[in-house]
Amino acid sequence: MLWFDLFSVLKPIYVSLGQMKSSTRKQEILTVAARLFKEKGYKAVSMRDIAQAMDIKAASLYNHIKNKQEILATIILEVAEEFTRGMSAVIAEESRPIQKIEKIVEKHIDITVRYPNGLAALNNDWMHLENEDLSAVVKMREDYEENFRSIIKQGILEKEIKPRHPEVILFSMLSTLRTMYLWYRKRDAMEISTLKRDTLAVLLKGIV
Amino acid sequence: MLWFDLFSVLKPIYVSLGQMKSSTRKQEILTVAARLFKEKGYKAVSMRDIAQAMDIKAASLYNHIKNKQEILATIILEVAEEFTRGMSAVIAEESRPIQKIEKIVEKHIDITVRYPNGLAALNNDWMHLENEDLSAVVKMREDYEENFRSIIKQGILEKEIKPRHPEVILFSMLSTLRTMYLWYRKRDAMEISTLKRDTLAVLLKGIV
DNA sequence: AATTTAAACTAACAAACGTTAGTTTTGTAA
DNA sequence: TTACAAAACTAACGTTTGTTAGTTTAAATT
Repeated sequence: MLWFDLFSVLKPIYVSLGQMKSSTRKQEILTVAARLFKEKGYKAVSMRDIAQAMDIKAASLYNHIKNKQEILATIILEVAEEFTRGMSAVIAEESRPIQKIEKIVEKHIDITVRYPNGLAALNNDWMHLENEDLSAVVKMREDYEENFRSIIKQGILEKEIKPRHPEVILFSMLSTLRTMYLWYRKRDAMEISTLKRDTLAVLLKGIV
Repeated sequence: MLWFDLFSVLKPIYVSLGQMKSSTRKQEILTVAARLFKEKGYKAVSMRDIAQAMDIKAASLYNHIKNKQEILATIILEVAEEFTRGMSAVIAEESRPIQKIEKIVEKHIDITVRYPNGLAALNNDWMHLENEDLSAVVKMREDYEENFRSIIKQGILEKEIKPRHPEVILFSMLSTLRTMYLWYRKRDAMEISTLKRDTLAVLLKGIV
């Protein structure tokens, strides 16, 4: 072995230690699993189901992932952190409450379009996370809601928003946004711009 | 055996065939199961979990119910049929679209308060129903949405409702109503009358 | 007091589950 | 061509699952 072979020797070690390892195959597993989780829920999807959907055997999955729990945690944390980042950006900017709400709605719709299946897992299967992952996601959710709630209260205080019960406003908006992945492309597929415009109009200005 | 003993002979047979049998204990099982299903979902709740919550053994449950599937079907069908009846009443009455929508919202909130756990099962575990129960619930859901959609379209046609995409209106209202069981009694408990008034105001007239 | 019914129990089953160990195949680089 | 790593395989494991069979206890009716 000569000195200039050093890279050749170290590369496989580096690769096997880092995240580059089988990144494409692992991503495939996450994508397929997220789709199945959306249809039947985490507990109703077996490792054999995931494997069958990829035309391999269940044991082969373990060449790429640690266990089933890691699949769920990876899928959910990606989306949850995206929400947290989005809210941080909104909080940071200097603008009126209504404008902040508009930003939140748009960000929500962007995430819905990008990660519809991950969003389903976050909504429906977060309680099957374990330990730090569970507490982290619960905390992110609580913080997100608390930030949203504060913006609404501020809006009411500044008389930009009608004086309705803040919880009703908060969860009527959140419910609509959180479950949008279920219907936004059913029936006649909508333009994303139409979806954003009409959703904002309905949520802010009502329908009558 | 004398002729006037006929009732004494037939009663236990009648009772064992009919629904009267162990109706209180069975109802207990349904109530406990619905609560557990709401927390973790149907597939994550075992018969042993249900039994433990009632301080008995899993096998004892089968003195009262046929199998796990029957528990889910009973819980879900009760709520689904309540929705179907409610929608039939709304369709039947002669009133303006907006008034019909108000009736639907109020009926939804009534059901939320009466069956919060059954509503969770209908929302999240309907896909674990089997055969006729599955197809019946799916059909009831489709019919319900189609009726609601028609009312909205009629409202737009008669210029009582703003010309937004009907799917956005339909599902922003349905999402809010369907997931209300998750939050309506969190934090400061609200009066039902307040909940109805503010929800109607937010959904119909918006917040700005 | 005797009998019957309701509702619990113990014990066990077959099937499905997540996961591990060890082996073979496949593709790529030397 | 050889060498090696990636990624599949077979086989099996210990658990947990829903469910059944048969038995015992407690309460109500005769």
